[in-house]
Amino acid sequence: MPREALAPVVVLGPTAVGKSVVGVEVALRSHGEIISADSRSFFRGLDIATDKPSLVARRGVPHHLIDRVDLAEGYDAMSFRKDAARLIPAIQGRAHLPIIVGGGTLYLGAILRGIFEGPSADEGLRKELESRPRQELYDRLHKIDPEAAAKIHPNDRLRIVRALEVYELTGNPISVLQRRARPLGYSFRIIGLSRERAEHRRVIADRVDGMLRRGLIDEVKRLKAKGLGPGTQVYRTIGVREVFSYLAGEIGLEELRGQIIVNTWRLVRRQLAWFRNDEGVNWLNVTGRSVDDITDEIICRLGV
RNA sequence: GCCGAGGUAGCUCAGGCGGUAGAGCACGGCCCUGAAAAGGCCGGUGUCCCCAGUUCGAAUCUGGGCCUCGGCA
Repeated sequence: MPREALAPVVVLGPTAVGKSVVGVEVALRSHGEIISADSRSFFRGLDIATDKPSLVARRGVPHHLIDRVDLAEGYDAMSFRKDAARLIPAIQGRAHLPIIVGGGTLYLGAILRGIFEGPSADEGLRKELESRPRQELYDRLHKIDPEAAAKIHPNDRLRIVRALEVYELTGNPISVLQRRARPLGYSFRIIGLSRERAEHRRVIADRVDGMLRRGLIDEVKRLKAKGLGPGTQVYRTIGVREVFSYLAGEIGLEELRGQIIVNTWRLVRRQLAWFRNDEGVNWLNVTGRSVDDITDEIICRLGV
């Protein structure tokens, strides 16, 4: 098979647009293997909250990076990039097509836009920095890296802390390191799935109802029993925080459902805003179309 | 039926001793380089329940009506 035919495919799009199902179908028809780029499916034990495709739904197609790490562990964009850099040639080596499927913006960004070489998160340092007043942190950043300070809003504590962390650990301003970031060296063929808003909202409501029916609350209870709470990476997952608040008696069942739906929708909007900036995305409106129909068109566009 | 409270943004409500309104959330847009399903920034939203009166001017004052929620019957 010619190497060009195995150039990795990316299927991206907002949450609940149908990427997983379509990804499997495309893989079945093209000898593909899937690399998940879903920022929460990396974690073992978070199945319902992330709407992880079941083994049945995977239909025998290999799904890499799903359940990659334990709930209590961390995973980040650079880890993903390294995993992808290792998996893509391995899959191609089997004469299979690598298909990256997901909507994790920073994770996709790490391979499509690039990410700089630098230190990973240093919890101790972050804690220390976070205890300082915001203005002080911003002033310090302004002194050591005016370029980064100009880009980061004074209220964006997260990014200010990250920039200071990088400087503390490397002695280099983050803005200098960021300039060296490069995409992974493949000619990715990027398909973006989109859906009209009214339908998308209905799908999200159905999906949330399904999660609650399948035992979202119990799943989060198990997670809580393991001592995973605020401050952990998985806690920052839509559906987890809301159930914690429900279990604490702060909100009722109806409010729980409503909040998860609203927060999912806000995520969708942020994902769309991010992806809109990506050049080279081949957008496909899937509103009202069947999986087969969508897959036909993708296969046709890819010529695989 | 009587008494009380109230009807202001999609929702919850603030304000208003007369000069046509506001907060949070929702909603929309934007930013994003090792936390990203996270974090941050910006922006609309309106017969101020209806009708009449007073007034240069009423969402605000007065009267009537309608509706909602309590309490008493």
